[in-house]
Amino acid sequence: MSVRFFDTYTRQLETFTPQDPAAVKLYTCGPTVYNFAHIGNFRAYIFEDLLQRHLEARGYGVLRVMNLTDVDDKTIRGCRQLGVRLAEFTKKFKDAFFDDLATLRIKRAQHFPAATDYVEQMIEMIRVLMDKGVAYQAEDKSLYFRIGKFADYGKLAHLNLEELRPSGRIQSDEYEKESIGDFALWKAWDENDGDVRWDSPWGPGRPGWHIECSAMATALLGPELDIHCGGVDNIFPHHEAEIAQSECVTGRKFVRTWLHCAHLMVEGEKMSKSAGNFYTLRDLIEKGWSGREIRYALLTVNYRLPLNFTFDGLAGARSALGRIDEWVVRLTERSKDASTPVADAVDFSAHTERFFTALDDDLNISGAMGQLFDLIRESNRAMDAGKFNATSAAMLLVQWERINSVLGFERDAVAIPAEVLMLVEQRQAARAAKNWAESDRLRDAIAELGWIVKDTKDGAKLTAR
RNA sequence: GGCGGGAUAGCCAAGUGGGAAGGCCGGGGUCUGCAAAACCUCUACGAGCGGGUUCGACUCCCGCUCCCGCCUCCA
Repeated sequence: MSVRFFDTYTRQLETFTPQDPAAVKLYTCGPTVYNFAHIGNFRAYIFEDLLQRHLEARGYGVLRVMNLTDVDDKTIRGCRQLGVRLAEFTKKFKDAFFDDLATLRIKRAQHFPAATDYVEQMIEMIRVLMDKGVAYQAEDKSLYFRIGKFADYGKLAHLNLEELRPSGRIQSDEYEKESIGDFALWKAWDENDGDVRWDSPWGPGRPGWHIECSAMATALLGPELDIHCGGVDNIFPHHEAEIAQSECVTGRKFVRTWLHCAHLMVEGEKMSKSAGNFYTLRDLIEKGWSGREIRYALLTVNYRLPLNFTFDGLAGARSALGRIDEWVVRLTERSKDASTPVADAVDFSAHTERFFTALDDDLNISGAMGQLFDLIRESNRAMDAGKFNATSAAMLLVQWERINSVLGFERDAVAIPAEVLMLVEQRQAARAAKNWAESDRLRDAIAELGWIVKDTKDGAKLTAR
């Protein structure tokens, strides 16, 4: 069974063949740390998390790098407005970003290089580009990449550069460049940059955005990456520029497979601050949604399709997760129940295999989730029918762990307070005595402590509200 | 204007040239002191519109409508 991905460069499904299956080189464009990341950003990071987890489930070792852009126009503007040093300003948002990753159960990359720690490597790459004549210094002292020197420029985005329609935002301020499409490698210092500056052979300044990723990717992963991901908006010009810079320096193919995820919409509209539908992860947590509910909502739509993020969808995520939770609890109990028949072991491993086979097909998460819910319904049915013994349940739990290693949907472990347990015990006694009034009073008291008690065939069960 | 993606039930959404997955919501049932939960079960004679190819089209082809994205530093 082979894994296939839709490669942005070829626009085709391609069989995945990494250079070294034990160390798949995965580079994912990370955040610019000038603000709290929003759910659109996290859609991309969750897609990349699914990618990493599925590759690992399929036996690959993944070496992942996610960069942090901690110097650019926005971070400089932000720190200048607050009158603090750049590093101090970005530290806050770096920390917040890592907290958010944990909230969403996104696995950590092996490396989170910050741009400001790799300026030396960027300067070195630029020097090579200057030596080769593919970069030049313009009148404004900034250095630019000469796109006319790189024949493949535009091939990732499938753009015909001759036919580009000039858009409004590139008209002014760019007259120093030889060609309108040339992009900045090094931005000469000006007074708006304050004390944010590095020395270079070409004068003080700071690196351009694109060269960051080229430098950090090649420094940490070598000249040739197996997979490079990002949002679709990064295809052009960012990733196009990365290819041009990297390949001109190394002479090697930069990336074997390009994967890009589509944007998300909110309630059917483009997310924007002006439309009032702009949410950071923190905004949603404040509204009472959990990290795993948000994870579910962002994960369960194929990464290449626009995702319509809605509060109905979040509610649906909550219900679906609750159903999975109940199933896991039921399986766990059944696995410990020695009284179940031994003869009728039921094997659901075919469902599990289909779950992974679906993901092999360009991370078809919808198909995979369909398999999971088929598995849940059919095993519930088997348990209802009394056909499902402890051994079968234990086997199925092992399969669930495999599935969940990719999904990351397990319930948070919550400790039940002793006070609640005590009330539940009192209530059990009241119920045994058929003292329903007292039983109902205790149920209310438990509810006030934040727990819902449910009387099932197997006794009282508690759920955090 | 160029390039690309899309339209499947109230909402989200998959696969497939021949019986339209799955989830949420909703209806019914089982269980139950009550409640809640859970579980089971039902819910698209039809796939944006119009043609065509075919024994057969949601799927392939053509045209149309609408939506979304990118076209020079946004995940």
